[in-house]
Amino acid sequence: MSVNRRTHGSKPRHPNRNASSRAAAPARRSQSERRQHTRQALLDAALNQLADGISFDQLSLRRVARAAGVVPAAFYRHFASMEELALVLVQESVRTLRAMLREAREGGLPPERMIARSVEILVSHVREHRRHFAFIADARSSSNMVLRHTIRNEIRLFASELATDLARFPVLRDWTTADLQMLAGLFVDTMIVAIDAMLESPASALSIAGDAGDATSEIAAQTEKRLRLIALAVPSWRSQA
Amino acid sequence: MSVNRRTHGSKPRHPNRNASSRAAAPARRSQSERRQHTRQALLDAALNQLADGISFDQLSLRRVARAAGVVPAAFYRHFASMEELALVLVQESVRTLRAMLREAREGGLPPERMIARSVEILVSHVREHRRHFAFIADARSSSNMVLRHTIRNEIRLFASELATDLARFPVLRDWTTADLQMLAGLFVDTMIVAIDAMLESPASALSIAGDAGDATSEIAAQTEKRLRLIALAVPSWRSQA
DNA sequence: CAAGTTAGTGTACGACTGTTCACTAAGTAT
DNA sequence: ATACTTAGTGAACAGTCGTACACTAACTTG
Repeated sequence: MSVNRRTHGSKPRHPNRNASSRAAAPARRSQSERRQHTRQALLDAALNQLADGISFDQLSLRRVARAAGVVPAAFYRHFASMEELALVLVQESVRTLRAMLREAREGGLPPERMIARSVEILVSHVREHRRHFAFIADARSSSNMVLRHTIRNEIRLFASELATDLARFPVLRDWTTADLQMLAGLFVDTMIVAIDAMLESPASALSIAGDAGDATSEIAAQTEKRLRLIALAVPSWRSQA
Repeated sequence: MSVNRRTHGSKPRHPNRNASSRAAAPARRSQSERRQHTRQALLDAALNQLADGISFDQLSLRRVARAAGVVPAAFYRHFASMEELALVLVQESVRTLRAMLREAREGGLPPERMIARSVEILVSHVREHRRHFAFIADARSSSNMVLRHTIRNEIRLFASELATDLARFPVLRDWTTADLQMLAGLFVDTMIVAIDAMLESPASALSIAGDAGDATSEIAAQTEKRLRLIALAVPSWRSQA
């Protein structure tokens, strides 16, 4: 029924080499190199858009393709859907999260400097991997259920890991597992609130070594207070029911 | 330049009287009654869609109009944009929030039953005004900046109100204002986490008076624990820097 | 070198969006 | 009864979206 379309004249074949987010010209590359290059360009493009305040919900396949300097149809050579791309980003971002936990765990162990140190680590990680945190924060309330549940689950897992770390502290030796989970959950949620707040101020690039005026250090101070308050309650906790 | 369009034959003028969310047939009403009726239908339609898991970002003007049983253009007779409609919903929802705070404040005053009571009030309010809370939760991370900042500001205000309430407690008599704000903020954010969690389980209508199995009561228990832990820290808090 | 595979292209489609416009029926005021 | 006002209509617009398709240049394999 359908006629032959595209009788195909003699227009230039590859006219658009003006993509903004691609790196240097690809030149001649092996096919698999070429493949991985655009794949990464798509992931990067998505991550950058996300960091620029565009939520995942309004981030369309076409936008990503455009930002990666590629035609929409080419997207499908790498991902079946935006959801699939997002799930890759989840793994990538979760790795950042775990690295943060590891750094906090392995650092020196002054007993009460611990909280201040943790907040410092949080702040520096958000600063250095802003795109990952922005993605996580955004994906938490995405309208894509698979994505949302996946990320929430990863956060639950993260809290669980923290709980087992906490179990090693002498003060927490005989807490029940449920109570430890509760404590870890409270810590994690408090930090998520902090992350959200930090991401709210767009640039954050104007901190001059010190912590003057900067909105981020304000948030850091507030968060440290909160965590210190919570920690203060630990010795007097009785499980009760 | 533009020709006269719509030569206008003789088709039936008002053919679609099959809207689902409109109440009984409007019949003959005064013009202002009619106006307010559809206005409310638009607000209700939006609120219902929101409660059905459609985020504000994907909630289009056309969807709202359709659900309200009205043609898209009619929307503009009542709101200049979806943002304007949303801001009306903010006010409406904030009223629910204040009512909740009032109820918690005015209730009887057993000194340590207070937290349990507050959580009860929270749960019952979320159950009874689910749509408002769903809207607030959603609007907090909307991509519309005006809406997002408005709602975040209202929440900050809410926390501030709670702080002045807390100031009346003898234990908190000589806390600094900043510390009170910190404490109130921690309480409020903990409750927001609880609200998010409650809204995650879709129905919640199947609670059988008691608190068996129900996901909501699980969340309530967890939240109560968190708040109790925080409260426990209060007596030993020293401001420090 | 020849044949095969494949990453990326260009075009088209149907669906949905916000916004505009001329219009009309019905309620209101004179 | 007349003229005025207005809530709601229906059609059209320009734009974006996801997806499908035939195609080709370039790399890879034999």
